[in-house]
Amino acid sequence: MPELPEVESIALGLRPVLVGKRVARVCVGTPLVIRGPYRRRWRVFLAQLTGRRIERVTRRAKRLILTAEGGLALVFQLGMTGKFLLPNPQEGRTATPKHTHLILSFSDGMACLFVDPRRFGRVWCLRSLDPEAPDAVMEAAGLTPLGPEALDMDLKTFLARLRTGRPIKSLLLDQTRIAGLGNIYADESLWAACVHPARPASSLTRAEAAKLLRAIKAVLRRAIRAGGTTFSDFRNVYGEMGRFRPRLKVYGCQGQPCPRCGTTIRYLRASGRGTHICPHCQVR
DNA sequence: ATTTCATCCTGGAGGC
DNA sequence: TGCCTCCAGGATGAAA
Repeated sequence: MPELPEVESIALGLRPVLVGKRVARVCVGTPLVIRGPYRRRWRVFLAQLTGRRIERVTRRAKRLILTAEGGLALVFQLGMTGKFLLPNPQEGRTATPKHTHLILSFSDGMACLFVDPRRFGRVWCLRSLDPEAPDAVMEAAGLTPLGPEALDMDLKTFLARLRTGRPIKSLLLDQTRIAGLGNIYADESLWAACVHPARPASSLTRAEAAKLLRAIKAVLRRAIRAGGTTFSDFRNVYGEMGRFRPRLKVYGCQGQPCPRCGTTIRYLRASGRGTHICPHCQVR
C-alpha cells in the first residue's frame, strides 16, 4: 500500500542518510525482483554501480529513485508491501528480516535493506537517468508511462483527463492518467469531495472536478505531514508506523458513522477494488 | 475503448 | 492447537 505519501515519507527518510554515500557492495538475495534491460545481467550493472556516490534520492509518483554518479539509477516500485530499512540510530542493526531481497552496503559500513514479503515490488536498473526528468528513461526501459503527479496537477489538465465515461475511481487509480493515488487516498479524496466512486468521470461538473482536485491534494499533503498511513504493512525507513490512519475518514471505517453526517460508512466493490463510501454524502 | 479476470505473493482472518 | 480456504491489493497482460 505504499502510495504517494508513503513513498514520499521513505524518500524523506533515505535522502539525508544516503546522499553522498559511496556504494561498497550490492547484495541481491532475490534476482527475480530485478527488471528492465539488466534483468539477466544485473551483476554487470551492479558492478558498475559499485564505487559510485549516491547523488539524489527522489520520488516520481509511487516510484522511489536512487541516482548515483554518472546517471546510474535504481528505480523501486514497492508494490504492496515493499519497504526500506535503515539501521535504527538507537538500536543499530538487529537481525536481517525475512524477505530481504536487496542490500545496499556503503563504504562507511552502513547498509540499506529492501524488504518485501509479498514480493510484488520491483527494481529497475537504469542508465543515463536525469533525476529531474526521469520519465523518458523509465519509459524507454519499459516502465509504464506515468501521468502528471497528483500534487502538481492543474485543473485544466485534470478536466481534460476526466473526459471519459469510465468510473471516476477507476480514473483516479489509473497511474497513466493521474500518478500517485492508490486505493486509500482515492477513497478518502472522493469522500472529501462528496463524489460517488462509480460516477462516470465525464459527469462531474467543473465545480465538482475542482473540489475533487483540491481534496486529492489536501489529503495527500496531510498524509505526508503525518508520515503516511499504516493500515497493515507500511513502515518508514526506521520501522515506524505512519500516523495518518486515525485521520482516515472512510477507508477501513465501514460500519462506523460518517464524520460529516453520521450515516453508516459502507463497503462495496468499485472498479474491482474494495471501496468505502458514505452512502448519504456520495450519491450515485 | 474499456472492463473483467487471472497472475504474482505472504500473512492474517475465519471456519471447522 | 492446527489445518484449510479465502482474501487483501498494485501492476500488468490477456481475454471478453
